[in-house]
Amino acid sequence: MHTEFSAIDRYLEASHFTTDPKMDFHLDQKVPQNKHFQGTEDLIFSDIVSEGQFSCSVNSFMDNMGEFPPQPQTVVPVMGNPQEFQNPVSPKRFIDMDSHHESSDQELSLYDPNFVVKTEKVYVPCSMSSTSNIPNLPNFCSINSEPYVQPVKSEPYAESISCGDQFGNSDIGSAVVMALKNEINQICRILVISLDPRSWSESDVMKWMEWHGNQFQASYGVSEAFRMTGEQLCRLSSDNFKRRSPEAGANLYAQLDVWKNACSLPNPQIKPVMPEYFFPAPAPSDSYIPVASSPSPSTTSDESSQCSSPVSLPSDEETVTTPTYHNNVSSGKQTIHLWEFLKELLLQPDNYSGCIKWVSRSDGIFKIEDSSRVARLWGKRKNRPAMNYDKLSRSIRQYYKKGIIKKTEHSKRLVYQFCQPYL
DNA sequence: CACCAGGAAGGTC
DNA sequence: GACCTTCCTGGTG
Repeated sequence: MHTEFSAIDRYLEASHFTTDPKMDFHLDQKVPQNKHFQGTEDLIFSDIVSEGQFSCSVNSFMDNMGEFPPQPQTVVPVMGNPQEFQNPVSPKRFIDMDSHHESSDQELSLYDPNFVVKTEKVYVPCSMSSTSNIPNLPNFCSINSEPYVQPVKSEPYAESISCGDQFGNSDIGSAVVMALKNEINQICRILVISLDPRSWSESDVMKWMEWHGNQFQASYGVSEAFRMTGEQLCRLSSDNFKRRSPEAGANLYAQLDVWKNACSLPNPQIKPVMPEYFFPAPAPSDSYIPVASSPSPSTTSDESSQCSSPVSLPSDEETVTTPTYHNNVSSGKQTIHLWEFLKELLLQPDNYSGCIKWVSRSDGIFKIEDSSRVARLWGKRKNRPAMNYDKLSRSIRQYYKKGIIKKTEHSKRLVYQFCQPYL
């Protein structure tokens, strides 16, 4: 510990931290699931602290410091009294809400466990309560693009990139796919596990199980029934999951499936223009392979005239179907999932707020205002002229057990909610 | 009547 | 096999 302290001292000195024993605090409270903060006005330390959520000990923070590279960088204890962390020399080296406010109007999501703080063009996922009880997880994060204490296995640390620099405006759908993969990448980095569940060790599997237990506030926790390697886990059938955990097996199986699919997700085409507010999460620089977009055929639409069309957005309801999806890169076939399609519509309020809109963007709650029109649009996209809301809603209900979409806590007609990590 | 929940079978990729 | 699509029964307000 003494040898580590010398590194810590250098580190703290470089970062203008203090070793003031007042830093030795411990918070262990809970914050409501899916708590979100919109903009700087909501993101106040006192709120965060009072809301809890964070379980952080500066002792553990300092324990990890010795493993950091010796060069100066900014380290942010996950939470505490901001005054005690006040940096007299360079206050902006801490979580800088003003900087965030200036650089982005996108929301900060503080939900468990992917609290993402953006400073300038750097996103910082912080460890949260759900990870604090997982061994070897760092209880701090750094505001730069350096690796965590334990770099993610088999996965290069994704550089933080301004999403607004990457996507063409016709690639909203691929952006959604990328955002999903980003979320999973972030969780993997936080859990310090590989993106590919097949390469997980037994302890990796346990971390993932534990994360899901926290994420869904489920009572099942980490079941001994799933004590196995990732490869073995991936070989389990849905029935086997259910047998091992009748209450959570189906959900875990579906979530694992999401993980497995994320590994094989293709790289959306990278083009400039896409506004940042489409992306609540950082874009990984790893493993994405650019592919060419494939425009859908342009046909007339009885509803196209209803749509005002910003230059960068589809001019009618047929062209909303143009983002690049290649679930199979080699074959180049296009597919789109219903939830992705719904997000596309939601991301274009100028065009589609009349038929679908956010009730609470931060919570992922949306309302279908015109069910028949949404169904018609979906039918056009999938070339299913007989599509109606009855069928579309059946497809939505298929998402319940997959943990992609759910009904809101107080079920309301035509109101649904995206689950994590699909927000 | 519109919406909701979920089983079952079938189609497409 | 995943992801719907289609059809269905039954329920709610």
